[in-house]
Order: sequence, then structure tokens, then C-alpha cells
Amino acid sequence: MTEPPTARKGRPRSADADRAILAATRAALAELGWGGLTMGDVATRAGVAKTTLYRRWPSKNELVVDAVAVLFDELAMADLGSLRADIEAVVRQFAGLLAQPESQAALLALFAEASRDPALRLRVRESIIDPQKELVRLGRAAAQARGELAADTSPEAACEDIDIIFDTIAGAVEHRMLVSGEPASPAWISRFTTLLLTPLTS
Amino acid sequence: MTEPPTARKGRPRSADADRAILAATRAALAELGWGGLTMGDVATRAGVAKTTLYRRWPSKNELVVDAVAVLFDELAMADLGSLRADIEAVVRQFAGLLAQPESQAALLALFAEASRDPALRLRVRESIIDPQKELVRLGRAAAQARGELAADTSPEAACEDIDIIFDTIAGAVEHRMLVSGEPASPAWISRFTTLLLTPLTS
Amino acid sequence: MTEPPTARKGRPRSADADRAILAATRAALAELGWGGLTMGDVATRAGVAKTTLYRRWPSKNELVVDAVAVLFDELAMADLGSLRADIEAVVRQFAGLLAQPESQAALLALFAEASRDPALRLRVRESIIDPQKELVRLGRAAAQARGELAADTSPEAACEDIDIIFDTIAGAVEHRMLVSGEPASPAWISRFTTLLLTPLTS
Amino acid sequence: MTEPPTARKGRPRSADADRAILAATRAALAELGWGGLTMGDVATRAGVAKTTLYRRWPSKNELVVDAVAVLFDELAMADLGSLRADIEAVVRQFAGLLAQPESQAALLALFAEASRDPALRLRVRESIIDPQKELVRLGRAAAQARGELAADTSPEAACEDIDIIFDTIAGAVEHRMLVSGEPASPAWISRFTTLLLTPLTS
DNA sequence: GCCTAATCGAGACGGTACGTCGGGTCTTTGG
DNA sequence: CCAAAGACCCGACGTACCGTCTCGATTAGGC
Repeated sequence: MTEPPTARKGRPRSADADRAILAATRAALAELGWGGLTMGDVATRAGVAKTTLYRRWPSKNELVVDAVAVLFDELAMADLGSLRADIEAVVRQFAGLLAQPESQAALLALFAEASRDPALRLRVRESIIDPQKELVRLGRAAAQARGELAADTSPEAACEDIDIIFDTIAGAVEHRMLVSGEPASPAWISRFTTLLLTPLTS
Repeated sequence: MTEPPTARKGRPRSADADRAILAATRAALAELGWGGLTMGDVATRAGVAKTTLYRRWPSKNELVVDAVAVLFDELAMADLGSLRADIEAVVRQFAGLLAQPESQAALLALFAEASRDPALRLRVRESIIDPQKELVRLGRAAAQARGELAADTSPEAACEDIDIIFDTIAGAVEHRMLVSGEPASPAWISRFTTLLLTPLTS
Repeated sequence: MTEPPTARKGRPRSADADRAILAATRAALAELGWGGLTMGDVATRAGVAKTTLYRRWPSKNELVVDAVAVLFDELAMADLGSLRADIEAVVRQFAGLLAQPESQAALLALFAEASRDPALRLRVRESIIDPQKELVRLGRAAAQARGELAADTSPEAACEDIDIIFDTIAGAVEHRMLVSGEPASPAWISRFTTLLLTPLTS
Repeated sequence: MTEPPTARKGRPRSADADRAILAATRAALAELGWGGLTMGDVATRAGVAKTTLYRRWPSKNELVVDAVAVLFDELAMADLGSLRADIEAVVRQFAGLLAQPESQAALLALFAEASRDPALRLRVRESIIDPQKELVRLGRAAAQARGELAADTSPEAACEDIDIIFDTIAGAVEHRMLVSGEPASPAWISRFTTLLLTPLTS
């Protein structure tokens, strides 16, 4: 095994550069939006040459995915003792994310690009979608452990349940905040949670 | 009465050109996607000079809104006799729309741009969002007439109800089809309708 | 003889328009130079539609020829009693013409265009060159009548003489004023006349 | 000593590109004339991006000056032993230059533009006018050395003499070839030289 | 006193070139 | 081997004029 790929010849890549580039990307995104973001501008903000940027990311899209992905790392499933509390918490977290200009500017644009580019779609899925979906999975398991939800009848059905719940939550929040352009107020979150909770528990 | 401004000076704008441009835009959109769509290309396809195009639409965004808007005109609320049937019909129609490459390519990109440009947002809302929301409103009214739903307690609450239902339907379908990239099969539509129907009728 | 083509059917062309257009052309020429002159601008200045302009002149070039030609109509050969005085007068008149911004801006550009366009060249020759050359011819005849110059030995030789004198006078004045960019002061005119007179009278 | 700015950062500009662009400009000029010359076309012919072209020359005018200037470098003053021979040689060289399509197409147009643009005028003067005028200066000095011409009485007078001779030679040849459109035949050159020589030597 | 026909203004039309900008690559010098 | 700098090719942008066209509205003669 050629285990440690750390020891390479020549000058090693600067880890500072990576951080600076991602931070610059987020800043530019928040400031100028997706359309106004240019590679040259990001490079300048990061105090880095364009070459350095392209050495690490093949294109603007991949760069933005990575830059925004870290924002989704803070999503977490805290078992709050009831399904309603858990759902509300998840919705609130996701809404909080979409309230940030960076993710606001990036998310829909990224989805739009991804709908044409399979490689990007994969990357988006791994970095952005899956972490969110995992939350739904965990919440469901916790509710089952608590006895609020029935146990899985089959893995396929479980998977479908999770998918439909996930698409509904993510879609509704995104649509409200990014398309309708209205905030996800606590009242709205509460009403939406009720909407979601009723069929699950009845 | 404000005199109809039909009698204007100079050569009138060609209505043929308008139609050709919008058709060319839809074709290019379906073929090349949002990112690949070029004003010059649209002009060429439409057999029109770029100038003519810019005389009518200030930018790519507005053009695409108008080009795609007609697709949403076919949405209709047919009173099918039951709330479930009506919801399923609406979801199916919307899913059918999003299955077309033109709208697929345009919708997310348009939403993304609109989140930065208030004028565009207004245009999107009028041409695309409102016609959809109207369907929800009509379906609700029909269900109330049938006695399936309780009458409005207050106009504000009614409005909020419609908003939340609308965001949920639109968001979920969009997210499933455009982000998750999976089709809205009859089975999925049925399950989603159930999810939606339960809290409404319980 | 179908002499008077003046009587035509339909609305006659406005003579005012012609005058306004030519004046506007000269004004635009003096203000913006050849490169800055546009048909649309001339039309606007003249308070006339572009169509009206193109109905009369096929292109910018022909228009400018006509607009500038009238300036050359004021050239005249006044028999002042001596060859020197006559030459000086001609040079002075031509220099005066080239001191006007209109002709300054138009002349070289017109010559440049004409070197590629035979039709334009003909028009330039008739409207601009020939009137000038006529002066040389008249001056020569006057000097011969006075006995200052020998009579023609042959028509061909006379013609060659006139050509060479004309090219020398016109070329030198143009080059001094338009290329070297220095004024044709009385002193310069006097020196140049001497230069020209010596070989003619010796 | 100002440090030679040879050691610069970044990729150096390609000297090949410069040569290719200037050659392409001359070719396009000879083929299409001044009016038909397009920046895009020049770039294509040179196998170069438009950007590269604009990086070096701010506009068509400056580019053409540089492209044509090299043609004037071949002008030389060969001391042929007599003033007449020297003048004839100079006139012949200049006529030869104006017989080339490139310079024919460029010269008058350039002069026309320069009459409105001081910066361009300076550039024209340095690249095109001065090399020619130098020939007159040298010829005069040689003739003085030979004793054919009297020595300078004063620097100013010498300068004025040179100017007037230069404007006359250049103007006459240009006017004959480019405006009258007739060739500078050996006979014409001989006659013109006589015209010029008489006042100088009498 | 209409009719006919060419003119007028206005402005949209299909084109072509413009000069700029961003994307992504390549070639330098220097670490 | 990497980094900074910047030149490179490419292709789209939105604009400006070109010269042509289609309008509705005039403005003369000729009947």
C-alpha cells in the first residue's frame, strides 16, 4: 500500500489557500449572487491566482458546492423527546440555513445546474442532499424507538416514506423562502409541522 | 376611458416575430438548457435580428419568463367531484409540466435569478406562481361547496391555508422531480395526496 | 423634347428638406468629423426622417460630396494683373477653404473613400477637383494673354502643364494644412508662390 | 540607467502575435481597403483572439499606423552625386510606396482621422512623416556639401525651407496618385523635379 | 371636390461590427 | 512540484449604425 499520499515531492499545496478560497466564494456569493460570481473575483478576494483555483476545482459549480457544503454540516438531529419537537427543530434549522445569503444565492442555482450535469448532481447530492435526508432518517428512527411511529414493515417502504417526507419538507421550506420569498416564521413552522404530523401519527 | 393606444406612429412591431422568438426560446431551452441558451442563438433560430429581441425583452430572464409562462396557461381546475381527485389532478398536471424539458430547464434557474431581482420576481409571480395558486384556491372553494372542508373562519386564515398548501404541493413536486430527479409516478402522487389530505379532512 | 421633368405626379419633394439636410451635414461634419458623422444624426439635426435622406442620396459619401461641394463654388479667378498676384490669390482662397472645419473633416476622408469607389471618384472630381483645376487653367490663359507666359505649343503639353501645376498647388496646401497641421500664413503663401513662379517664368 | 523592464512577471506577450497581427493588417488593408478593414477580421487572419489585439492597440487607427509604418522604413537617401538625381530618387521611392495597395488604402484615411485626433496625429508624424522629412534634410545637406546649394543662413530659415520643400513633394505626389489617380510616370517625375529644381538652383 | 400618387414623419426590421467581459488554459519567474 | 502573475483563445454580451421596410398622415396635381 502506498499509504501516505501526504509525502509528495515539491512544494505542498497550501491549506490556507483552500480556506481562503472557500471563504471568498461564500462572501462573493452573499454579495453578488450566483450570476455575479466570477472566478477571477474569487481569486482576487482570496489573494490567490486563478491557476491555484482551477488546480483544485474543475469549475465554478464544484467550487460553490464545496463552499456551501460546510454550511450544511451544522445540521444536526437532536432527540428532543417528541416527534413534533424533532420535526420543528429540523425545519427550523433548514429555514435558518436558507436565511443566509450564501446558501440562498447558491442553492437554487446549483440545483438548476445540477439538473443538466450528472457529475454535479452527484456532488450536490453527497454534500447537500444526503446530510439533510439523514436527519429525516434519524428522526424517524427516534420516533420509532419512542413508539410514536410504527416499526418498518419493509426496508423499501421505509425508504419511500423517508423520501416523500424529505421532499415535502425540503421542497416546502425552499418554496416558501426562495420562491414565495416569505420568511419561515415560528407560526408557519408550527402550522407546517401540524400538517406533516397528522398523517404520520393518525 | 383611456383611448386604446392602437394608433401609434411608425411601423408596428411584428406579432410574428414575437411568436417566433418565444417558440425559439422554448426550443433552445429544451435543447441546450438554461446555461446554454444564448440571445444570439435564439435570434438566429427565430430568424430575427438580435436588436429585435432586445427591443422587446431587456434580458434573458424576462424573455424566458414570457416564453415559459404560456406553458402554465394550460393548468386548469376541473371539479372532479372529490377533494382527493382534485388534488391528484392538480399534482398530476404540475408534474406533467415539470416533465417538459423547457420548464425543467427554466424553472429553477428562473427562481434562482428572481431571488436577487425584485422586478423579475414580480414577473415570475404574475406569470407562473399566481396561475398555480389560483388552482389551489378554486379547489378549496369547490371542496367547501361540497362540504368536504369547513367554511372559512376568516379571510386571513384562508389565505394562510392556501399559501401553506400551495408551497407544500409546489415545493414537494419540484423537489422530487428537479432536485431528487425522480419521476412523480402515479403511486407517488397517490401517497403524496394522502399525506396532504389527512390533515385537511381530519 | 420632354423637357420639363419638373411636372410629376404626387407630392413634390420638399426643397426645404434638401437645404436643411445639407446644412445639417456640414454642421455635423464640423462638429464630429467624418468618422463621427452618422446618417441618423444628420436626419435628426435636419428634422427629417432617414427615409427622406436616402431617397435623395444613396449613401453617406455622396451626401457629403454634395454638402461640401457648395463650399468650392465660391472659388473664383479674379484677374489681378500679374501671374504672381493671381497665384497668391488662388492659394489664399484654397487655404481659406481648408481652414473651415467642414471641408477639413471631409476632404481627406472623401479622397480616401474615392480611391476605392470609382463612382464616388467621378463625383468628387466633378464637384470638387474640376472647379479648382479650372482656376489654374484660367490663370494660365490670363498670363498668356498678358505675355507673362509663352503660348501653348500643343494642347497635350498644355494639359500636362496644368495638371502638374494643379497637383503641386493643391497637394502642397493640403499637405501643409491637413497633414503637417500648420497654417498657410501669408509668408508661407509668398514663399510657396515664389517657388512655383520661378520655373514658370524663367 | 532605467532598469530594462525585460524581467516582468507573468507570461510575456507573444512577439509572434505582434508580427502576425501587423502582417494580417497589411493584407486586409490591401484586400479590403480602409473601410472594409475589421478588427475581428484582422484577428482571425492573424490567428489571434480579438482580446489580444485590443491589449496591444487601443483602436483601428493606431494599429494601422504601426502596420503601415514599417513600409516607410525602407525609404533611404542614397547620395547619387547630384541634387537632381537625389530628388528624382526620393520622389521615385515615395511614388513606389504609394503604388502599394496597403499604403494607398491607409494613408489618406489615416491623415483624415489624424486631423481630429491629436494623439493619432503625433503617432502618424513620428512613424510616417518624420522619416520622409529626414530624407529632404539629408538631401539638402548633401547638396550643400557638394556646393550645389548655398549654406544655411540661419537654422530657422533652413527649417522653413525643408518644410516647404517637403510639403510640396509629398503633397504633389500624393495628390497626383491618390486624388487625381494617375501614376507617377518617369516623365512626370522628371518634369516635377525640374519644377522643383529651378527655384532651388537659380 | 374628389382621386391618385408620391412624399413625409416615425420607427421597427435584418445585419454587421463594435469593444468588453468572463471562462478556462498556458507560459513565464520565483519559491 | 507549487504559487502568482498575466497573456492567451474563445464565445457571448449588449450597443450603435447601416440601409430597408412598413405604417398612417400629408400634399400636391388631374379629372
